[in-house]
Amino acid sequence: MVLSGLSPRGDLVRAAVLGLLGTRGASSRADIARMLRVSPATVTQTTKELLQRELITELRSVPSTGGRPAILLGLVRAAGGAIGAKVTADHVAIVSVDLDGTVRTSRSVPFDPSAPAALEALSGILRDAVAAHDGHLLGVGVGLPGAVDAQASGLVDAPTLGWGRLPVGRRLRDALGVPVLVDNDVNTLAAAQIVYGNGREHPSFMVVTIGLGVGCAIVQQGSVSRGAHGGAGEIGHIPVSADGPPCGCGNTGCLEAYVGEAGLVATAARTGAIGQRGTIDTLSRAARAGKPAALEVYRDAGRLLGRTLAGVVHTVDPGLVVLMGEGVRDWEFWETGFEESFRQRLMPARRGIRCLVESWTEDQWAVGAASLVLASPFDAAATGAQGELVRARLQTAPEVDR
Amino acid sequence: MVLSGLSPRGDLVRAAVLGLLGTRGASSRADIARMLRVSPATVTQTTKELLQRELITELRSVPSTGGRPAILLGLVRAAGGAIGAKVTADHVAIVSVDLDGTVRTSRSVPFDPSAPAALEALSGILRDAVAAHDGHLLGVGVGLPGAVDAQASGLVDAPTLGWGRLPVGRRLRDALGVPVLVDNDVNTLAAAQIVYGNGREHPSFMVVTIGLGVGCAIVQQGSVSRGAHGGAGEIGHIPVSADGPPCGCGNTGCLEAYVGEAGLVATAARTGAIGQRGTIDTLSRAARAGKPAALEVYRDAGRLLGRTLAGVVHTVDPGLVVLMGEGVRDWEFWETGFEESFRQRLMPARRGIRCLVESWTEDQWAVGAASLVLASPFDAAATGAQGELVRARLQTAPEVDR
DNA sequence: GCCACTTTGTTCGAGACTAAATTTAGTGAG
DNA sequence: CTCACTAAATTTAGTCTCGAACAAAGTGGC
Repeated sequence: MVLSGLSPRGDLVRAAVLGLLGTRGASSRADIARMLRVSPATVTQTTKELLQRELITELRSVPSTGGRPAILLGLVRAAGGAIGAKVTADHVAIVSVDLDGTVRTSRSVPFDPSAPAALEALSGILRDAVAAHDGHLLGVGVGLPGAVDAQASGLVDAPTLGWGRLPVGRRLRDALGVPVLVDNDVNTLAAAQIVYGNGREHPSFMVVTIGLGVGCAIVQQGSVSRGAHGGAGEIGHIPVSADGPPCGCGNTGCLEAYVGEAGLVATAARTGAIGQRGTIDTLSRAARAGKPAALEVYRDAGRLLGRTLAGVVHTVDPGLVVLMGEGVRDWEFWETGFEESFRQRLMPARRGIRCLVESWTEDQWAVGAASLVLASPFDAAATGAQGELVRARLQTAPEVDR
Repeated sequence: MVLSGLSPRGDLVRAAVLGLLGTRGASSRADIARMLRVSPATVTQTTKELLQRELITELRSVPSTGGRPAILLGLVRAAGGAIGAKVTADHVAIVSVDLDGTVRTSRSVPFDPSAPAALEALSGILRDAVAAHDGHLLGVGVGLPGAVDAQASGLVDAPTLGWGRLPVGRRLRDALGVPVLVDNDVNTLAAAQIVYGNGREHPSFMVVTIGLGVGCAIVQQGSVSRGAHGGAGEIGHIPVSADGPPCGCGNTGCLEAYVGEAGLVATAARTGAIGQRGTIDTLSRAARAGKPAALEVYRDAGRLLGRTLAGVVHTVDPGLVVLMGEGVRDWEFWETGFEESFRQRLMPARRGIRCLVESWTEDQWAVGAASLVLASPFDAAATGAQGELVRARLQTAPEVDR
């Protein structure tokens, strides 16, 4: 039993102010106080110090709305950027982003996670990215398809990569010399939503990804819910039928085995929607061409996803569901089946829940990973020691690094 | 976006020390510091004040274990008790408990939630209980089968009671004049587990109840996860089949429709395990008598529950599952089906999760509700203004009330 | 121009908590 | 008995944040 609501805060507010000005742009002191839920007095104190240290500056005043006009505060210079990397079974996608989330560079490097020295290879790839990064680097965020036990250890269980209890966090930290935050890939998307996306209006929501697999991140009260071993949100392995196709996890009848990429393709091949050697792209094109059998594959997948997600919504009670992942590009084909099944299966009280489909770009996974770093100024509890390092770096003068 | 990890703590520690000494019994300052995760300095300060105010006292020293011997601190007198009430569709169960969880009185009053003045009737019942309470009363906890939007408003949605957006919390507060905490009934069981039960060792766990319905409470990092509208944990309405029996929620094929009490009885009647006018007790007796058809009903229910819970475990990643509710009395009959199905459906990484079956007594629901009050000294964030009132009352000298 | 009102931002004092150093009170080895 | 060691408790000198009162800088009605 821990006294919740009581945790060491360090100088969280200082970092949060800088983070807020970076991610949201110029804001008044009163706005900062409201957004961070701290008292105006604290903001005055904090900004006074940051002004003295010339990390922030007073910009123009904004016209009054009936009271004293607000003075906008802004960062003196780019307070820093972050590197984000998404690890997959065959490549690592890397982006370098600014504090406001704009992507500066984006690239992809082949990667074999099953190689004996995979971790060394990953270190190397990231070391290059760190070296190539221009400007003040706050840290590196890494997202991967698996459970990350605790941020402190960065211990990773990722069956699809063939990684079991691999101390990814610690090893990368040792190799890179900058703060490294590691988390489940879907959780990183949620972190991005918290800082830049729908999380700004919704304290509790869910991110659901469709693509190779099916994933989910649960955000409660503004922070990502990780479960006892960092494995929360594994909805891809919810059993949806008594028997069913085999799944990569070793069981049969998992949701993912039906509506994950491989499952879709297998179903499509079986029903003749695509040929025996067809791929997800073949299926997508067939659907786009209006081929009924292909449309039916997606519609069935939508139904099954809808039914299962209804159960997850009942369990978690999110205020919003955000759909992401490669698969949403074909969402129009999932949608009819999904909506029909999802809404119908929800309890009446939940039936009105909003489902938002985000447009998807290739580097979104990596941007999410970078958001892990950019979100850490706002989340003292979750990010642990590495987050503290990020917060410390946020306050060091950028020019020192240049 | 809120600065998590930063919340007003008020005078949390003082109340938490009193709460800890009440719920755990005498402890040394060092123990208190470790358990509450505050610094020893704080405990020294806090206890000094509480000693001066004669709320606590130094008991004996315990033998040294190689260092300075610890001095046990204890409450000077019973710091107070709480009243817990569980509201059901036909009665209200009420207990009065001491700070250490011992039940002092326990009774049950008929109640009709669908009556026009149901809330007034409930107020009256509780007013009587408050009047009858002997000693210092910290507050009243109320558990009911439904979603409680926010502790602040105490706005209740409880379809099985026929209550929709009913301001139970506010109305009871106005009527009773003592702090009133309202929550979902399963959440109250979780609160009890946090303070007295398995939550002491597990920061993240799940309580699953079987009985009239099927419920679930999710505890993450030591506090109950309530979702966006206080409706988290409604696993009874997870759809488990494409069609299926109708459920009270209006849908068909909900888990509860199969393994809730009514579902079990209906299945049993259909398969001939019991007669057409049989009840859950008939079924239970038939199983106890070894009647194969009855055993099969339970086994099937266990299988379905196991399969569904596997999905919930994948979603939530709890460190432990605690099974409670009236239904666990017959758990021996569920067990074979459950274990087989649950373990098999779990991902290999989760397969080792512990499932604990708590023994069940009739007043446990009400004791849970009372725990809501007794847990509030430890949980600043969740309990809001009412929790603050409880903490304040904890520090007022009991004799003033007598 | 004056006054009521609104909103922003500041000052000040106080409270809660902490880290670090220190004191206290024991154990156990020689 | 003395000395090294350990763990508990305390003291000290802070840091962080807040509430409350107040000052500042506008709007809008008259």
